Amino acid sequence: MNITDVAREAGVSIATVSRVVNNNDYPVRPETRERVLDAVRRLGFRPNDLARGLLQKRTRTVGLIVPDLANPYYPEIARGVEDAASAELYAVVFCNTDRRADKSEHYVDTLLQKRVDGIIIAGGGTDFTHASTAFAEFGAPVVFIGRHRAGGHSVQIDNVAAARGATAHLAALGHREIAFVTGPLTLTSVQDRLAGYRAGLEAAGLGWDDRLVREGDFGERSGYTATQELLKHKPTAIFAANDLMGAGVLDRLEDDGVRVPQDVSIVGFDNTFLAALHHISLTTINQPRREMGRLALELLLERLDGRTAPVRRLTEPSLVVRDTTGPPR
Amino acid sequence: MNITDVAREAGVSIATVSRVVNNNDYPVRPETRERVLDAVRRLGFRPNDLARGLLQKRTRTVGLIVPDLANPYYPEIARGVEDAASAELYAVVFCNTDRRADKSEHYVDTLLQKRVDGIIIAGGGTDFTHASTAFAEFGAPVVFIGRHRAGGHSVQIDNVAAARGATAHLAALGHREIAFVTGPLTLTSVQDRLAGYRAGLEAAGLGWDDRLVREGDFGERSGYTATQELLKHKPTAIFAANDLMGAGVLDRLEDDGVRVPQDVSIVGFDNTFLAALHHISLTTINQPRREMGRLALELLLERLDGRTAPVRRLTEPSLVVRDTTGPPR
DNA sequence: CTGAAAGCGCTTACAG
DNA sequence: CTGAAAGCGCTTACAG
Repeated sequence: MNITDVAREAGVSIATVSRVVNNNDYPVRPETRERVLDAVRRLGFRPNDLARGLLQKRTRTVGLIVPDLANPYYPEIARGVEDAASAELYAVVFCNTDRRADKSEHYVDTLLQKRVDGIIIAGGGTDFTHASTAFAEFGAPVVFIGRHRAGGHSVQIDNVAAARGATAHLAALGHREIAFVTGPLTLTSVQDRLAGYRAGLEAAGLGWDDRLVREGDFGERSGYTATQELLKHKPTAIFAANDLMGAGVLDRLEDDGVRVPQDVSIVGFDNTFLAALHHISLTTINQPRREMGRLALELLLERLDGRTAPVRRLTEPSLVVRDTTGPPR
Repeated sequence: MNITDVAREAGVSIATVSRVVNNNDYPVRPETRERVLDAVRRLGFRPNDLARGLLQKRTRTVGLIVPDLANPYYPEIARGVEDAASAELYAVVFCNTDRRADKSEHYVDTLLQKRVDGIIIAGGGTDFTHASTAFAEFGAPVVFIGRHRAGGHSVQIDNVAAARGATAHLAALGHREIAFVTGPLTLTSVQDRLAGYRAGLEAAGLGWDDRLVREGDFGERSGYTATQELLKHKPTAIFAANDLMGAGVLDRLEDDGVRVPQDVSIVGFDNTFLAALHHISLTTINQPRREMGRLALELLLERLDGRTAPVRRLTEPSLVVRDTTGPPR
């Protein structure tokens, strides 16, 4: 069942069917249009997007590459991308790399062969210069979320401002011994958060203390173990570079009988699902992830036709105060 | 840059290029093959899947429709589908319906126009007979996850056995007043869980007590409010039809100073991310969601060519005992 | 082993 | 306002 069948059924040429189905401003006599629409309905005709894409050189499809959709950080981003895409009549193909180079390359190949109109790459940790070059050759734009890469478009929050804000919040409550559990220091976003933490300390007239900084790996367990060591140096507040580690910090404190926030305050980062759980109720930094996904998709579509200089869009972080922060004793 | 360019570069016909690129067992002289592969590399040629799909009548793409990827139940399913798909060189287009009929229809249209080879629909609550018929017309299979629908392929856990097992676990610990917070009773999976709960009570020689059963909506809040009422009837254990409500139950008990599991035990359902959090550490029923996604994709691919009777695949639930269950006082 | 040619299902100048 | 025809980039009988 194709356009030829519809044309025969309606007694017109396939050109006319095409014009009616595409519903552009091309002039078609009202009666003819009706006849075609009737045939379309009777036959349940749906134009083949493959044929269309072949001709028009665009597929109304974009790729979304994430490290791992099962990580609670990514689903909101995916939703944002997908929401915006479907509003623009685009479809989204998604891919999980598990941060493995071989998988990334496999997906880049797949997406390229499918001639997606562009791709969005969320999350850091893997090298995507390969992808950027390959897509550039095809004239398809690439937008990164949560990382900035020289020469690429990107959407991310202002990590420096966010971490500065979290630190300032704690300082304003009266804390002077503020510890920080970082994420993997190879990530630019983590480096930025560390810089923001440092800036926050300075702004509050507090000194930097190496012993109060521990590198984590974004896993709950690493927040737990980092806290074990940090407790030796008696911080009154612990800032974790993501919520999951924040939950680990909370765990360790409760296991030790340290009350939160009376004895020690905690601030997380991301405002994922888990921070909002009544049981954890973690004060945290909100990253508008759905918004970021949406922005990335829009940025992508704007770049579809036209080589433009790299655009870097910063979104606004905001502090969400819940039950894990209060003044020190 | 297309197959013609490669053919010119290698000094052969496009037919030969096609044969080499597709690397099937069609005989090509080794030197010729080399010459073509060189040209492919030099030019960075990637065959256009649109043209291929148009000819071969298959796109190596499947659709995945979920209510809401941001709901922690779905990402694992999505990963399972995607993992299996990429292993089979398939791509996955994903769609969120928010359980809205208009969105569902929009996606069904989109996927049909893209000529996906089949679709997987996860989650209940919306009517998809429309989709089933439309896809049937195109000869594309549909597989449901987590719901059984007369006439469709499906993958789900044995909800009856799962709920029976949870109830048996509590009864074995010595509980005799076991309450149940259901999900929306319109869902067949919830009806099955209720049946399993009833069967579990009977098997343990316990009677049914209407006052110990409350309908929830799968939200954390509804677990909280249901518990408020249930407490009047002094249950020693509360079984919730999903983890999120289980967390709500836990909340309410803690707010009332009821100790878990010393005073009241709790069992959740799904074994989502949140049940594993150290803080919640909820005894729950594991649904092998990633496995279910994988199974669904495989079931789909097996049905690609060939109308077969509906296949219903049941996966094995398992009890994950954590810290919210123990003997009654 | 290799190539010329038809054709997948559309869109879009071009002609009328 | 309508249609005939070319062409998007491939695969695949068919012929040699």
